[in-house]
Amino acid sequence: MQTAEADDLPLPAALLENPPFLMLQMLRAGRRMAEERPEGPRLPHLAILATLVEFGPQSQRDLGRRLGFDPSDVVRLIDVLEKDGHAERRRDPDDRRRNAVVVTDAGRAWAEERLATTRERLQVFLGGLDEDERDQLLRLLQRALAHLDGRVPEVYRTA
Amino acid sequence: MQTAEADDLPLPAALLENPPFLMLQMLRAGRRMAEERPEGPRLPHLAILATLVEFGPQSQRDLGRRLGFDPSDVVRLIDVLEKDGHAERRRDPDDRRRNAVVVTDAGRAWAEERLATTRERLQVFLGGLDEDERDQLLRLLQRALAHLDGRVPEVYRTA
DNA sequence: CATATTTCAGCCGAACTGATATCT
DNA sequence: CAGATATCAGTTTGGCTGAAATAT
Repeated sequence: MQTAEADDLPLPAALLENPPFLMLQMLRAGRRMAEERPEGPRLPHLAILATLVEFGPQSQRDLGRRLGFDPSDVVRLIDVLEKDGHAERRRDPDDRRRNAVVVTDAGRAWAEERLATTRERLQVFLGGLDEDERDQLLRLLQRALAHLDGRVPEVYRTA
Repeated sequence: MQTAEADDLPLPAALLENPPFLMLQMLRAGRRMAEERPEGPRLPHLAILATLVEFGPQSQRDLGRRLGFDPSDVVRLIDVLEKDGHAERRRDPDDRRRNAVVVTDAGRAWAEERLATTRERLQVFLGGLDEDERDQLLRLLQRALAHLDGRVPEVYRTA
C-alpha cells in the first residue's frame, strides 16, 4: 500500500549521484500522482496524438520512429485511439502498405485538454524548483536526449 | 551499411517541453544501451546493496521505505541477492518479525564493481553535456526529487 | 485484539521478439 | 525476388493488489 510514512530515511550517496536513478524515482512518484487521478492522460497515447497534431497524418512506422516506440506497440496504441474516436486509420494511396493515421476533431480536443492538465501537474512534479531552474532542467534534458537519440547504439556498440 | 534510420524526425514541441516525457525517453535509450551489455548492473538489486553498504543491516521494510520499493518486490529482490551470495537474511533478535538483511563481502565487491561501470556509462548517457552541466542536472534532479519524496501523496490528494 | 513484517499468488502495462500477411 | 509495413502471438520485467503466516 505504500503508506508514505516519515521518509526521513535518506538514500545512499551512490544512488543520489546517479541521474538515471533519480529520474526513475521521480517518474515513479509521478506515476503514483497520476494514478490518483484515473482520468489523467495516458502518456503514450497522448504522445501519438501530439505528433499527429503537430506534423499531420503519417504512417505508423514514422510515428514509431519519431517517438522511439516499437511498431507492434504503435498498432495497439492506435487500436485504442481509434476505438475512442481520437484517431483513424486511412489507407495511404501513395503506398498501400501504409496506414495514414489522422487525428480526429475529438482527438484534437482531448489532446489539448490533457496537455493542459499535464502542464498543471508539472507545477507539482517540479515543485522543488523555481521558474529559472525548471527552465534549466528542461534545456539540459533536451540537450542530453538529443545527443542520445539515435546515436547511442553506434557509439556504444562493441567495436 | 547506411541503414537510413535517419532520426531526423523531430519530436513535437508539446512533448519536448515536458520533462517527464524527456526523462522517460532518456531512460528507454539508457535501457537499450544496458541491454547490449547483458552483464550490466541490475539497478534495483544494486540499489538494495548500496543501501546496505552505506547504512548497514536493516529490515526489508526499511529498505522498501528508503527506496520507494513495494515490500513484495523487496522479497523477490533479496531472494535473488541471497541466491547469488550477495546478501543474507538474518533474524532480527530485537523484533523477530523482521529480517536483518546484511550484505556479504562478495556483495560488497560486486556493488563496488557495478557502481564503477555505472559511472562509466554515465559518460555516454550524459554525453551531450559538459562537466558543469552534468553537475547542474544532478543537483536539479536531487532537489526536485527531494521535494517529491514522500510529499507527493499529501500535496496532491484531492482536498 | 489490533498492528507490523514478510511472503506468496496473481494481475496489468510497457517493451520487446518472432512470425506472418500484404504490398512495392 | 528482396525489402518495407502492419499485425498478431507470446515473453519478460516492473510495479502493483490481496491475502496469508508469523510475530509484537
